[in-house]
Amino acid sequence: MTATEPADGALARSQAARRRRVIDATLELAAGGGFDAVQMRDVAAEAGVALGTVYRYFESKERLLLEANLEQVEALRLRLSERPPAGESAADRVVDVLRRATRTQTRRPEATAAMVRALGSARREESDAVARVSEAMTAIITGAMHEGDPSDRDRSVARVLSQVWLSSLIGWVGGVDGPEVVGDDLERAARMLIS
Amino acid sequence: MTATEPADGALARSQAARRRRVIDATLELAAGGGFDAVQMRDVAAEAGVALGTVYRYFESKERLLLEANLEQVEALRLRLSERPPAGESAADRVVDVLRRATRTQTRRPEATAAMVRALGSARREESDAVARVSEAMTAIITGAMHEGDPSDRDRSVARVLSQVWLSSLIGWVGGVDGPEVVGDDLERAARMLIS
DNA sequence: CGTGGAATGAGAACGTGTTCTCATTGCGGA
DNA sequence: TCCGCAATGAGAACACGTTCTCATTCCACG
Repeated sequence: MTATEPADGALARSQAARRRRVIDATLELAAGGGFDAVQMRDVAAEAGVALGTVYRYFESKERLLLEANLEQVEALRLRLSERPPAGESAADRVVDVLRRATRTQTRRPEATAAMVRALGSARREESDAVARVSEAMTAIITGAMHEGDPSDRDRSVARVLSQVWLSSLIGWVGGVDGPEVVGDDLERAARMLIS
Repeated sequence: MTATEPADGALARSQAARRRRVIDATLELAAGGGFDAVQMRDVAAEAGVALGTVYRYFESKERLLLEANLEQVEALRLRLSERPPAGESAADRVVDVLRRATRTQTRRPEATAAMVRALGSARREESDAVARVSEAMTAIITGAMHEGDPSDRDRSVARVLSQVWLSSLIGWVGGVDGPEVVGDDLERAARMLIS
């Protein structure tokens, strides 16, 4: 009956490769000119794929950018877990992590702007992707506080900080604040919340 | 030479009326079906105005929604200043204000969703409008803390709370969290920050 | 009044996200 | 080897935000 079950073989491999090319094309276009430069026809062409195929892999432009963003955040989390944050107190470590993260993001302003805008304008269909991104950001913060499981209070603090993070990024990519404001906002908030 | 100087007369009056009709149409459509239901052609038709006219008054759909939102937030600020918040401590007053505000917003979910989405996806051209909205939100919070001028610390706390507010609203309209989470997030943050 | 220039109305036109159609390809099972 | 189905490619088609064009209306001023 069913003719082609993935079987985790060649097909699955070539599909993973396609998906990768699409995300890479997205990041490249985003790095060039932000959200508006990520045009679905261009993504498809750059990835060497048909437009319809992009839409079979990612149901919308927002989701495409959100999945790209999730990869970046996960990569950041990995890097941070390998090279643990510096600092004596929990507050110092959290500030260190958040500043490093912010620096990474402000280094590629256009790409970050594209992904943040996708976060800010997501519809309900993308709620799972948004949730994954924000959980990853929260996990980065709790991981910086101390080893072992975070307490409820830790989790609350981390959630607030990740919310400040998002709002601050939105303010930056929206041209309301300069890039340094993001790090400063986060540091002030962290020091007020962690003592 | 110049044939038509506004002269603050009839012309200015009819223009103000047009602007009002456009914003009212926007709010009505937004209340019906959120961001996607605010279609510029429909706004124009509902306001009894040509499409080009809408665009002479508001340079984009986002700005239109942002200006509508600004009105709402200013109205809220006015109401709050007339009926001051209840509570002994600053924290209680802030929580009271934020919960009242949240209740107002969650009562008209679609309209709020439309305006929040405009906030989250604003481009640089709309940065002034975004800034005005966020300043108004911050002012509402500092106003709830106590009478007189807020201290630097007050302002920092209020900024963080307004950022939590925005992120939380985004999470709600994006379907990540339920409406009650907004008020809870704000209360937890306020109690951690104000003691 | 009559006139000139700005504002408006009406609607076509364009760009880009999204959907749809249909032919082609690639792979597993008979 | 051949068949059938899912995936893909290619591109048309559609929806809506935005821009543009041109005729019409409205008002201050002569």
